[in-house]
Amino acid sequence: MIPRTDADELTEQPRIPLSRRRVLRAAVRLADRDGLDSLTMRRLAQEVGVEAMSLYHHVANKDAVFDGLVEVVLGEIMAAVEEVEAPSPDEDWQGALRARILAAREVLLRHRWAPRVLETRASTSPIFIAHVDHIVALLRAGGFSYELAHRALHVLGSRALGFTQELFQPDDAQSTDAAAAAMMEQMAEQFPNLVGMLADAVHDDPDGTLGFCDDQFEFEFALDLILEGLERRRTAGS
Amino acid sequence: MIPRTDADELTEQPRIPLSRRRVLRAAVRLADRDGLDSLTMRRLAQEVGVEAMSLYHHVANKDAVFDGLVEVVLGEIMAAVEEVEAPSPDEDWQGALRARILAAREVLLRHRWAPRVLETRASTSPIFIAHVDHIVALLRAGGFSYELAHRALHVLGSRALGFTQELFQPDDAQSTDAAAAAMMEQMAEQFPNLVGMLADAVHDDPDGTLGFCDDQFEFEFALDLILEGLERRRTAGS
DNA sequence: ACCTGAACACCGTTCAAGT
DNA sequence: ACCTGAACACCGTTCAAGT
Repeated sequence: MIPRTDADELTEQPRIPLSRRRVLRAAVRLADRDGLDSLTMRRLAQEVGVEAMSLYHHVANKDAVFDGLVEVVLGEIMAAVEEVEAPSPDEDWQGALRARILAAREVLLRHRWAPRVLETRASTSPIFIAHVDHIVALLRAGGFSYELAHRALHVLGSRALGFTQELFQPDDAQSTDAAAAAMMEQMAEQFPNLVGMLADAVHDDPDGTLGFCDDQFEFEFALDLILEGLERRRTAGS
Repeated sequence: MIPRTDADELTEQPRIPLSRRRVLRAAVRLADRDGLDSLTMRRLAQEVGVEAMSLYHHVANKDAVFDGLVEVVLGEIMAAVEEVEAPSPDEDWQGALRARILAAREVLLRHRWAPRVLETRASTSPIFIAHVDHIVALLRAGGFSYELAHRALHVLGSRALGFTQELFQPDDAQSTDAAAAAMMEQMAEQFPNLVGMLADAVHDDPDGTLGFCDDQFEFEFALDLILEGLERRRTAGS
């Protein structure tokens, strides 16, 4: 082993200390390069130049690594989406939404593993909820009722956001009216559009033991919209 | 241990021998009950009442189990789709396709793990290809050009079929014109509609080094169709 | 405080051995 | 021919020990 002098200690970058941030960036790099299945704790440790067990001082476990991955990707999506030049939604909601969606898609194309990870854990992320809140605001500015904005989210589904069909599956704890109301109040300030939309949906369906969304109804609404659009293309083409 | 008599041997069902079919049915049962992540070779063996290593006499490895799972689910989808009462596509292609898609959806709702498995391996399955071929036939009967039928498959994407956005990503071996032609000839008899559609797509894009489908183009086509449909709903509602 | 090695309970899979 | 136990190379994770 090469002996260290004091001089070394002063000049040499004294090996950046491990951190959650550094672990997550390495995880993204590894997933991008070798795929999600190659992302093991042992290989991740190797990637940051440390023993596997050291990771556990910065992330609780492997699940937390996936959560971090989601955080990173959603952050990139938000950055891309905010940078994009888009028309004002008051004048051209279609152009505004289109630009946002295409920008989000570009990020996902850079991280092919992302949809698989987002699908299972995006919907609880504040960043993701903020993104959806923003889309609802955009649709409202474009003249959508809350109800149609709600439908629109389902139709766009995984396509729009790159993932996750089931946005608001309330878990059991939140499916009681009281809990839902409490949650909504808490979120109202941060996500006014989303909360408005949910309040509207609850209002329309007061015996909402089914939860906010009737999946079958939403599926058929989206399907019919698509079939109708195709029929229009067909008659236009012939 | 209870001694066996010859009488036992005659009356007793002598423990059904293990078979690929029995292994796969157990795999479906296990995935339905405990989720896909609980499907391990060791637990699967336990489910059929055997040691883990015995499975390998009936399936090559775990990957082959997943392939079998896809086979089973696609079989159920085909059965459901064939049973469904639907209008004739010549008279009402929308109704015909709608009925098929909703029938397929019902199967997928019974197997919540299915989309995740289908996404990665459905597109190479003959059953799946036959399903797509049938949809193309239906669209053609409804008056679609091959080109629009092709677009329609992309728009419906995972929604229609319950999964898989990328239907025809040709691997490198098939991306040469010669190989593609050979494959198409081989498939022409079995899947005439699909092959007709692909031939048409190749014809339109003779310098097809990009492969059959331009993902970005298809994505934007679908997105615009959806945005337009939403705009129509919006103006209708106000 | 941060990092580590040994260890544990799990994987998928191979192989030689049993019937 | 079909089934099995021991073994191997991998996992995620715990824990006691190092600095």
